[in-house]
Amino acid sequence: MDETTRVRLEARARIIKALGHASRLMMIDELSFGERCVCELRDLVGADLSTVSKHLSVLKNAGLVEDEKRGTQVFYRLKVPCVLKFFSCVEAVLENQAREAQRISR
Amino acid sequence: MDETTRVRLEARARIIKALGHASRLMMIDELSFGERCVCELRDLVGADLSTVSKHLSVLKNAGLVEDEKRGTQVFYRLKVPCVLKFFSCVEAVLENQAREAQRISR
DNA sequence: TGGTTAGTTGGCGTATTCGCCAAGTAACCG
DNA sequence: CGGTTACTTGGCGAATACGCCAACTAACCA
Repeated sequence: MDETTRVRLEARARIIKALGHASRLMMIDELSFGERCVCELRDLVGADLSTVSKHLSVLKNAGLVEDEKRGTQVFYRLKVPCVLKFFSCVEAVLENQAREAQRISR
Repeated sequence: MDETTRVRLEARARIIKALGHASRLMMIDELSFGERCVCELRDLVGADLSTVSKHLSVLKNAGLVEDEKRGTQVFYRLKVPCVLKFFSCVEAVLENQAREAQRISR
């Protein structure tokens, strides 16, 4: 694996890794309905505000969301709507697994 | 976040996490051209055979690939072709970032 | 100005991930 | 058989990721 390829793949991996956490998936899903402030997302996931803020910075660094400060609140919104397509494929994998589990149990 | 939702999101996250590594992305990409044995993938990524084997078991546990032993070799193949669609979106994110970097430097 | 709400950042303990080596299994070959 | 190739698994040290608390900044409000 040459250097250029490795760098490119690591850039890809960083983006995908940013999506690999239940709370962040939940936030992405919520943001697909429109922008939300950090405190709304905190209520949604039920974690400490600092935890939520750090999750959002992971998503932001990955280039998946963008933020805008308005008054005392910071609103986040989805920057790349296509991430939602990820989920349909992930669901397909899960359904596959469910089908197999069923087949084995029979 | 209720229990059922959390469990479902963690299942999603586990699958996505399996994709969040440069070597595993490289293998997935290679497998999109057809099945490969572990030693071919080892040559591709240039890591220890045991490392590659563990990466493959991560992908297998996530339900993304399946394996078949033939003689002394084990062949892996992509089980869910739609994972390739992930990459087009990831590329879109990267292009977005590149565009922004350019805009900032101007 | 002092207080309150919203958010970010630093730091710490814990948990998970990563990659190698070493040891084991499994199939083939002489 | 014994040897070799192909792979898996256990384990260990190093590096990351997580989640909370505490401390800080920023904007608004009385």
